[in-house]
Amino acid sequence: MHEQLFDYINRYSKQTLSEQEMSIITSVMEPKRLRKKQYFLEEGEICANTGFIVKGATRQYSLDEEGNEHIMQLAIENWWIVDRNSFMNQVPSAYFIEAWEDCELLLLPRAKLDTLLSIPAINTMFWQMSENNHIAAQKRLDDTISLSAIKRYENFQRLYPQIIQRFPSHQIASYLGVSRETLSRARSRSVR
Amino acid sequence: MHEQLFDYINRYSKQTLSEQEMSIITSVMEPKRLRKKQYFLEEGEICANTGFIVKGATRQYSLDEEGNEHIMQLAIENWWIVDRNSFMNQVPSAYFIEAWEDCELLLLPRAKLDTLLSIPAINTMFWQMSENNHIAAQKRLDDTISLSAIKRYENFQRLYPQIIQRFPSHQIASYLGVSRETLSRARSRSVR
DNA sequence: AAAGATGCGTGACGAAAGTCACGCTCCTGT
DNA sequence: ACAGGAGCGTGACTTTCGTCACGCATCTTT
Repeated sequence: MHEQLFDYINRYSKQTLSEQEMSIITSVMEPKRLRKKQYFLEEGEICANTGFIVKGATRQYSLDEEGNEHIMQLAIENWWIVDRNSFMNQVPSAYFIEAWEDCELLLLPRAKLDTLLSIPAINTMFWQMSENNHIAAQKRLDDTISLSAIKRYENFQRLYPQIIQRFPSHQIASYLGVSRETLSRARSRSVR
Repeated sequence: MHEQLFDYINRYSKQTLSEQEMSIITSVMEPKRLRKKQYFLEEGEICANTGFIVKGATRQYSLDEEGNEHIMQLAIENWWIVDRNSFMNQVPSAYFIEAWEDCELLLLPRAKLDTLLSIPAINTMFWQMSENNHIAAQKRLDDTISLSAIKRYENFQRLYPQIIQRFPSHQIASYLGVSRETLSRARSRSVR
């Protein structure tokens, strides 16, 4: 079960983990199962863990005053799930993270973060991840400000074809910041 | 001139810089002046430096196919300016960064990054900065997806009152992702 | 097997925002 | 000092998108 994570780390950091490092990781990151619709994190809680998705799919969303969901992240295998703000700064989260399919996760508890970051490959990986997430968030923001609903959908389709297969289209619509009806019409007016 | 940066680092990292560390920083980060409308970075270039704004104001924007600007960042004193993607991964930038007022900057050249990151306080600061930027980008995205133009403006006003003073309102409009006319009307319909 | 929930398309309508056009004021550079 | 440009408000019109409503198919639960 941890092999998948080791592969991920090696790929990301371009370093190779020693036996000893692997055993530290194994001892620190505990497996956890979630059934569909169970919560990894709920609004108001402090995010105690960062999760690595070994299998399954999750969604992260906020809830506004009118009770509308706004999807921040749709995640599948080999993605990390966390509310960084809540996790790093130990403040209550504004987000829900919910299993959308049955999930197998590996949990990194906040208290063990420093232990893991002392491993160079992990340190590099975290740095890279943070960087990449930030860049992706910036790109998504740029798209959201600049492009029409249809263009945003086409971009999304190009970037994350696997995600489209696994989530219903009204979730994609929320991720893109449009109503499900608008997305539905955009898709039919588009080539398909 | 470098004192302002030292203060910033001490505040951010909650550590104190040694004399030796300060002299390293001074030797690595060269001052640079920009006149209003000069570019710190242009689309297509590889972003060679990260800049710390000692004095002045800058704006970062992308240009779409129709030639419309989309403002990604409005920055003033004690902010950092960089296209992270271009700087970290040494790829051509999609953004312009332009001085909006005459500026005094301190430049961190990409080649010196590792030198600086070996200083613990700087390392912590960079980590924190990246984290905070990411969190802010996520919040901005959430707002852009969730809120009406007026609400977004009110939020922005609450978060960055100094910025509103220093940039013309059509730049704010672009930052918020609305037309200047819509922002103008929103402001007059709002309490003031 | 039946009943409810969920997903998704589509029409009708209205609200929100973009676009185009005009005019006024205040800088700024020559 | 004067001309040109930038910033900003505002009206008229158009486009985009959200909302409400309905219908249908599939999935889930009992």
